Amino acid sequence: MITLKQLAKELEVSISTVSKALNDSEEISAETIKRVKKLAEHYNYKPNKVALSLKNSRTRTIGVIIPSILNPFFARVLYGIEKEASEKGYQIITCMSNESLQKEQNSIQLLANGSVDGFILAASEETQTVNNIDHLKSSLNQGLPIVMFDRVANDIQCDKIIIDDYNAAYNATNSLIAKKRNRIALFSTINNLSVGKLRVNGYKKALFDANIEVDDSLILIINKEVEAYSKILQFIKEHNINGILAIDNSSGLMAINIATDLGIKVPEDLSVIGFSNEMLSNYSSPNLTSIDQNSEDIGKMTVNLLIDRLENKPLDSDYKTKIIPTSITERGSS
Amino acid sequence: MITLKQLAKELEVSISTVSKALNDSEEISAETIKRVKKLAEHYNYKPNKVALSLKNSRTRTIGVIIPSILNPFFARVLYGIEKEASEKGYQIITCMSNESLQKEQNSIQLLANGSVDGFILAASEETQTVNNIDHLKSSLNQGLPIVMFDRVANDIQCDKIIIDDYNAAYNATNSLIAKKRNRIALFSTINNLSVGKLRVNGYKKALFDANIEVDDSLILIINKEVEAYSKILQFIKEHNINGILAIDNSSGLMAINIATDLGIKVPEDLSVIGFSNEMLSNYSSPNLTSIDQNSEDIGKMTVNLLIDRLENKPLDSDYKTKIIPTSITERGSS
DNA sequence: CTGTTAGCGCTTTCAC
DNA sequence: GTGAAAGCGCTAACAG
Repeated sequence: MITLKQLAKELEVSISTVSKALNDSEEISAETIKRVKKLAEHYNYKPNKVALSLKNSRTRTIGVIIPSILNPFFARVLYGIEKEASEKGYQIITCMSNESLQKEQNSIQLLANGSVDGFILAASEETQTVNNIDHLKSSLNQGLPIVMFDRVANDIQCDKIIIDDYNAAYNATNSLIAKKRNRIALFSTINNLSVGKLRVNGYKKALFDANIEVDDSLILIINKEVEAYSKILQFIKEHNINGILAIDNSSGLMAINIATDLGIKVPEDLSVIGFSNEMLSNYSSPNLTSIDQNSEDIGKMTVNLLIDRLENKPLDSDYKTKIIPTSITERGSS
Repeated sequence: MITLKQLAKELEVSISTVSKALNDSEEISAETIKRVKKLAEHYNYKPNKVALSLKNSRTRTIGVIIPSILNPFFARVLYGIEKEASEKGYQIITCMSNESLQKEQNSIQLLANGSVDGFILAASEETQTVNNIDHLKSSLNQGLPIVMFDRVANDIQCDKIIIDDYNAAYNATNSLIAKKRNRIALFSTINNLSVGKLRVNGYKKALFDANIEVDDSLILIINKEVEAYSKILQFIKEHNINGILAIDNSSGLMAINIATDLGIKVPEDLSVIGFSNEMLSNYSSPNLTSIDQNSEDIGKMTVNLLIDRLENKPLDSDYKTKIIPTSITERGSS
């Protein structure tokens, strides 16, 4: 990499003159500016980012910590994050916690040494179950702001973005009820997560409001994703249901396939609604009616919230929790 | 962030003493080392990464540039990259080209200013169609090594990792032929890509070797992904086929759903094989038989190749192109 | 055993 | 209009 020093030497001027010239300083003559810029162009000079970061104590880099990139929801959020960050002149360093608290702590530790200006984070499953957020607090104490999304922690003061999980499930359940479904099962692979619990509550409330008894035997909690297929198969065989609300990203799709295989007509005999994104929803037949989580927008918003905090607002003023409304996209399975 | 300077001041010793003590230098007395470490611990001191990077002219950061994170293949490769990099003490900065040459060039430019030590890259579609790789060459000239994967360029000297696309398609076609399929269609949404072309050639060769006439009307090229569904539907309606080789990540799944909807029995009347990964392959009924691209391993290998280049090998010695063999995982659709 | 100094690449204040 | 010098945080060669 070419440096100011080298340019200065070749031009036989001082380093500071070169620096000023490249920054169009008033102090430098038009003539010199021209000479300097010409040579800089010739060598394709770019200011060293690391030196700038050191000088300015800011990296224009955001640390993004997500549980897994294999989850399509997080993939799409990351897509939005990268897009928006890139447009705003920020880079992202991505870490995956793989649902491990330890890895999440490590990542924060590792990046909180000047590598990044702040974090965007969705908590790992373990973080939520053991409810340990000391590492997040410590980051905030060091002056590194955090924006949490989706899997947020309650007892921490920072900006947050979540979808309206409770009402999303409430409305979805209602839409099943409106279609004369009265034996509505709930499938979940995410019962450990904050969002999972909210969605279950929304489901129960909708049933309650419609005077349908909440039958706990219709709630299928799947702890290991590998067991999902067989558990769903067994459940559908054994229970007389006419509606399913699948509150995670994948069990709805499985349910459609399994039901179809069993000769159950979807949506005639069984309506299915899932939480998912367009991409996956179209990979079933019929396509999965689903609750749109606005993943890409969430990503963009986290970036803007963080940049706003970094560039304008002090670290202790008016933290916001933004709740994104959701909508149901009918696609044939309900 | 606490600095050496602050520690030194509080301990009333010099900065270099603190630095040496923390690095367990022989020069420093055990007593002092203890004092220093204790205070460092107390303040949770971490050496400033940016300062270290500047000092050492290396960032331990890898720039990863992929076409899109929404493509499950790239998502999984990225997963492997992050895992391996993190284990080896490297961070990754992720950029998405979104299939645009311009964005790819920008990303390289932007990171080739000291932000990263090298690149892992899969070329954008546009990069491959217009075959413009000046930006890659320029990166190499600046001393920044590149490891390319999947979508590689021929006319560039760097390490590369690809799967054996030609033989993968050849073998898959053969496996269809072995199942008495003689009217085998090929579906592709990736005809502009190097890998797409190789796969088509493998398919044709297998037919040729089996004395089956290559019928170009059985090759369905889909240019816009949004049209995939309707084009596949129309194609299956209009053509009398008993086998499908889908050479991209999604059309195989669509084909299964569409065929099933049309009352065609899979795999009895129609065998389908796709290129895909486990995750998506299980979202259809029957599950999609597919060619495993070893995505996660590819990611890990790119990292190791790059680190090897960064830490051991000079930039001009023996570039390798590693070809990963593939295997077919039978899942019911063939 | 501890401290001073220089330098990584850059910006910026202050002299000239 | 140009240059010298300081400083961001760190390490390491060299002095003492």
